[in-house]
Amino acid sequence: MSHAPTDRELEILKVLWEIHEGSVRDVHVRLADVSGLHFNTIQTQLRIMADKGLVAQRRDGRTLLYRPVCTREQVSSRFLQRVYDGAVSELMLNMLSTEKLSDQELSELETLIADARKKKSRNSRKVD
Amino acid sequence: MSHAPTDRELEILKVLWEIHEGSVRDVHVRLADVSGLHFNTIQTQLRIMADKGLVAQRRDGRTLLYRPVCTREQVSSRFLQRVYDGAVSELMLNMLSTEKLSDQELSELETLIADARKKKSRNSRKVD
DNA sequence: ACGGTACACCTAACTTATTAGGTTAGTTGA
DNA sequence: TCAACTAACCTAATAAGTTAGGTGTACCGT
Repeated sequence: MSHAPTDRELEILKVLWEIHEGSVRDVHVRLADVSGLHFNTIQTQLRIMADKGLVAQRRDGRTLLYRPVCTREQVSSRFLQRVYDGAVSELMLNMLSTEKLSDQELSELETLIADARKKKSRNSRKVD
Repeated sequence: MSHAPTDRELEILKVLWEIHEGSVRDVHVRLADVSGLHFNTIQTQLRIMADKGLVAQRRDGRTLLYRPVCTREQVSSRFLQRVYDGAVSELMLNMLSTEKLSDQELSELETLIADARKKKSRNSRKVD
């Protein structure tokens, strides 16, 4: 996917990330209450997104099923690159100062990083 | 700024974040080599961005100086909200698995979080 | 069989983003 | 003073995003 998803496309992608695969209807019911968008609007969007390669299309009888090709990781990676030139710690620093994080959330983050370090050292031992 | 910056606007904002304040020329010279954009293109963009409230305008003699109103923190916060519904640890998890981080970077992150926790416990002692 | 429903497909209106040409008017150095 | 430069301002063409109406057809319940 050379194209970055637009705001609306992201909304649709989020649904697909959640349900993994679904019809236009599936996406629409999950979006209609919040967005009030017409069924056909979602349908057109999904077609365009398929053209762009953001989602993949598959037939199941008469209806088309869509699944995400563009992942949340890719979107995040692109964001990190575009806004921070790839500097994770810069992003983290901003998150820590901007978002209100509880002690619990902070220690959760610490655990995540500690785990990542452990995994990394295990791998490097294997590689070296 | 109710509007989210577009890709091109972000490029311009990045320059302004770096130089804090600058004329159209200042932005243009820093973007021309990479993007090949015309001077007037940047000028028009900055005018539009001023209309949107993404940047502020100030006169210095004959030339207009622009400075960012929309911050990198705000852009990041919006991203976190839009893509992760505000879940920092989810974002972090993806960053840790997607981005190639050195041991040094990982321990840097740990330090950042440890500092944030210390600062937080100091504050809560004051508040309570 | 047939009327209602649900879907794909086609089309287009409308909006916003992106880009840069042309015009005018201060500013400056020769 | 005047030619070259530089800037703002005006304008518009093109591209991309967003939205939904219409049409045709398969499917399903009665």
